[in-house]
Amino acid sequence: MKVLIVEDDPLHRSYLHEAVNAALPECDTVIEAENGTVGEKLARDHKSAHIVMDLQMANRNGIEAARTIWKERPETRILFWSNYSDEAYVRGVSRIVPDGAAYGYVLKSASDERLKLALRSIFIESQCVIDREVRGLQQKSLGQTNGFTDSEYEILVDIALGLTDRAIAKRRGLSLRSVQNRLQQLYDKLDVYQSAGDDHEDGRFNLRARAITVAFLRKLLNYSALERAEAELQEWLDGK
Amino acid sequence: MKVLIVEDDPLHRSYLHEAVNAALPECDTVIEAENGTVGEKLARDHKSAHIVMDLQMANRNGIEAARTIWKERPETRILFWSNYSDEAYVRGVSRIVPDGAAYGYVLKSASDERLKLALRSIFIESQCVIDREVRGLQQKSLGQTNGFTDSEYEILVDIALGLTDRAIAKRRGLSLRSVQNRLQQLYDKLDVYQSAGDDHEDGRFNLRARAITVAFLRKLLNYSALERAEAELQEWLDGK
DNA sequence: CAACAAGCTGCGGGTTTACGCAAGACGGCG
DNA sequence: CGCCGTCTTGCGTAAACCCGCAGCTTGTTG
Repeated sequence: MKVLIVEDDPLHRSYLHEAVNAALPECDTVIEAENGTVGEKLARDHKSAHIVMDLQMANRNGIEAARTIWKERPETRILFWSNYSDEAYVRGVSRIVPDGAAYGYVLKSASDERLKLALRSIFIESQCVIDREVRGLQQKSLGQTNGFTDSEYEILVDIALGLTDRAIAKRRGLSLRSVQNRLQQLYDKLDVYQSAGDDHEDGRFNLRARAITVAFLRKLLNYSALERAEAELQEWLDGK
Repeated sequence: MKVLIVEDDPLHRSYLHEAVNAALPECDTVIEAENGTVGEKLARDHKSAHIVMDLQMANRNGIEAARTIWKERPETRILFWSNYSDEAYVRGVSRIVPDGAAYGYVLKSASDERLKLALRSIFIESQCVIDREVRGLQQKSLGQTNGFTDSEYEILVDIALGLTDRAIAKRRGLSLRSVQNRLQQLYDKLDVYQSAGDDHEDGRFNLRARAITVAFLRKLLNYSALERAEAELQEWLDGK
């Protein structure tokens, strides 16, 4: 059995290497990649079936890399090992995981023990292992309670990219008014009014900009999500 | 000599510990803190004069911690050790460093050798050591070329917070029109038009929102900068 | 099938933005 | 002092945004 490690940080990389050796005696080869681009290449060359991947990497982030890898070989098992459990990451991951694929999401703050367990469960038993904390987010975001619909999330991304209402309408195939309806929904859920209204005439916020910031502070958006969205936008613009 | 290490990640923490021991034989005690809050407390209790500090920490980020520490004892020597060289961080740091204080900014990607050199230079020789890459940003941001004025940065933060033009005017003691002038300057420098104009009528952007995103993508803003700005805003709001 | 909730759409109007134009204010500099 | 560049401010306008109201299309449920 071969395992591919994709991780930015040299310290974390060697830690992972050790952890893999300890948890998986049946693993005879461990390969390392120091960023997403190299990771993709090595995965392709070695036809890797077992990958441990960091999410936040400078060169090419984990989600991008995982997407292309899964596109080529959907049965690949990937364990995401991340510092954060931002909703933006969780959403990003669950959007790209192929049907029935075994994968995992473990936080870097987890114990050695938990990491090893996750490694065995995913790579040997083909089970999904999602960190408790991450799991919580997932439920909330899929169940409607306090969570954001896909369409709400979509429009959030669109205004974050800086599109006008009209542009959004065109892009999503909606009328102007519908876009604005969704915006109102979004503002509602993000509680943009509350902080705005409390202080009569002056204290008002620019709802659109405020929504973006609140989303950031709540980790609904983060850098990598923006980056991906921006890339998609450019693609769309080029395709007329 | 005593050294205090403030760092989130256990792996990095122990790496730092070793590096300090190796670089500074004259150091007899090393203390560790795993987040900003604890860091502040330990610094106070031990009257630490030598600190190595991570910038990005979940609980209370390095800039906040450094600020309160420096407020209490401005002659404290702090070496910032960070993964990133976002302009937002660089700006944040240089805003809080007291006159004449010895400090340093080294990237985590730097070699062992460079880290050790920096430790000695700052703690023993009282010299400032700024990573080359960071230095570049600093020059650019202070010199006018391609960089952002303080007033431009200020207004960037304000719209990022979601303030209306009117609110900004009140907060900064300017007229409405002046605020809008600065906004135009900002839009100019951020190149918000270019990407907007290329594609006739539809492709236009919402300048305000677009500016925020572009600033994010260019690392002029990041989470921690937003967080700080938001805290300041709340303070201002409370002070009516 | 009737009833009802949820989402899309057009209309209309009040507010905020973006920005050209032009008149002061302030600070160097020859 | 007079000239010039930078910064501020007011006025005015076209566009974009926020949103209440009301008519339509769906899908769901009793």
